[in-house]
Amino acid sequence: MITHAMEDYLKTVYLLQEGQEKVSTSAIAQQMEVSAASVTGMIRKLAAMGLVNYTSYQGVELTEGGQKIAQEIIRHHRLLELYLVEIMGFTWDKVHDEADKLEHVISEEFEERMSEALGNPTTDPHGHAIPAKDGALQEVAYETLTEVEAGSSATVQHVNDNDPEMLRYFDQLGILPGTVVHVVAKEPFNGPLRLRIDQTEHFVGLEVAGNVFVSSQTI
Amino acid sequence: MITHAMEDYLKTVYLLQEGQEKVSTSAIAQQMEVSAASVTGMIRKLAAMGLVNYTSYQGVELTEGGQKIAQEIIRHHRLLELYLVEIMGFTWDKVHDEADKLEHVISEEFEERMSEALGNPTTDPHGHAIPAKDGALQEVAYETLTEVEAGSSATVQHVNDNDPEMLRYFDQLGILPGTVVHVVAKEPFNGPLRLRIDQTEHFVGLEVAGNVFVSSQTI
DNA sequence: CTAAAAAGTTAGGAATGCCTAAATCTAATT
DNA sequence: AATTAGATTTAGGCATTCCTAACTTTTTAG
Repeated sequence: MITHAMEDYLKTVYLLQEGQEKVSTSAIAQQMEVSAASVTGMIRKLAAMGLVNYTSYQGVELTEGGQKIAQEIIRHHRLLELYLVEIMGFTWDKVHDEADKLEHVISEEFEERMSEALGNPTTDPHGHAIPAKDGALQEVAYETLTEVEAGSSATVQHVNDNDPEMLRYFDQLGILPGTVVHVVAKEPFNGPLRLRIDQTEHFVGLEVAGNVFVSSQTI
Repeated sequence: MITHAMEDYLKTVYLLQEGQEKVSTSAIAQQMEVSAASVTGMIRKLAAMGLVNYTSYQGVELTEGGQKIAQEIIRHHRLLELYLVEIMGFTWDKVHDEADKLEHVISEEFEERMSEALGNPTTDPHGHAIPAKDGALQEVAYETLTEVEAGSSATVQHVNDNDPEMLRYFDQLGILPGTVVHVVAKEPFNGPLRLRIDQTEHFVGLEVAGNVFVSSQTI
């Protein structure tokens, strides 16, 4: 039987796995805010169930079965976020926490009815791809705003969704998926970025800029 | 900290308390499909938290604090049922189980947005009253169809919502809140009731009839 | 008014999921 | 190759929520 905690671990491994093939115990522990010991214990259990491949000290990797469950949960999460914003009128800073709780609980029918009501969407309010039913999630590894060269522009593809306060700040700045941002300059010694968004200039710290994922080619 | 299990116990005690003042351990155990021993254990914990009054062997009763939590959960449940039917297009036989899972998880904001979307409704799809926010639930103790005398009519007020199959049967019969049912006759030896609903006659067993709550006066 | 039946409680145990502290392994540096 | 810092695992515990089995109290019936 798959518990909610197991689903959370699978989801986390899936999202951390983007790019790399193996995920470390401590990366999972940090992401989930639990102790490394707890991660080891749970990963062993998931390995016994055939949902992850795991060798002591060597990191974790989802099996096909584990991937399928992770995708399902991520689909739930992102559909919920969009539903909460588009249909129920939530602001985008509140939907992550609500979706984190609901994602483990809704039925397949609930998932389908949300998807229909939204016209079978493919991205959530923060710009993340919504995996198709039983379909793989292919999220491109975009660069962050900190990596864009001064003097060039970039289009926002997605933003990190787990800090409500930062999302409200993005709203103020006008940063949301699709926005074109021009990096005017980078202040020295890890100083702020000088950005032009919609004719207005803003000075934005690196922590914030690191949570904005962009494609350099202005599409 | 209030757990989901505690919320379930409080809800069950609240609903069983209708009419009587004290609720027995075994009534709770039967309703929740757990052992009587489990009920004793949990009730002692709830008593220690000041959510129920309890004396060994004498039954349980909610305190004001316990009532408040129970009402909140029941409000969640019934708003969810109505939302699932009216806004999401679920059939009424599926919504009880879905609401049972969601009721513990949704935020206050979710509750409010549902209520608004539904125009602050006062009854759920099965005819049960939706408690107002921080307001008491005053459910009248209606009689069941088995208690109606042969030859008289009654208006359906609410039906039991926890058996999906029975709900589909009610649908077939045309029994839903507001329906006027005429009891043509009662067959002897606990035999079926002969009902006329919308010009059609049906023979309905006592188990089903016992789950239909009616008011005799045709309102 | 006692004895049996029914209802309720206590005791002990299992599974889940988390923790801290101690032990062990890996990898980097000398 | 040995040391050491950091990462990881193991061991032992705690809280939650359920269970069965044994025991106690209340109710009912002769």
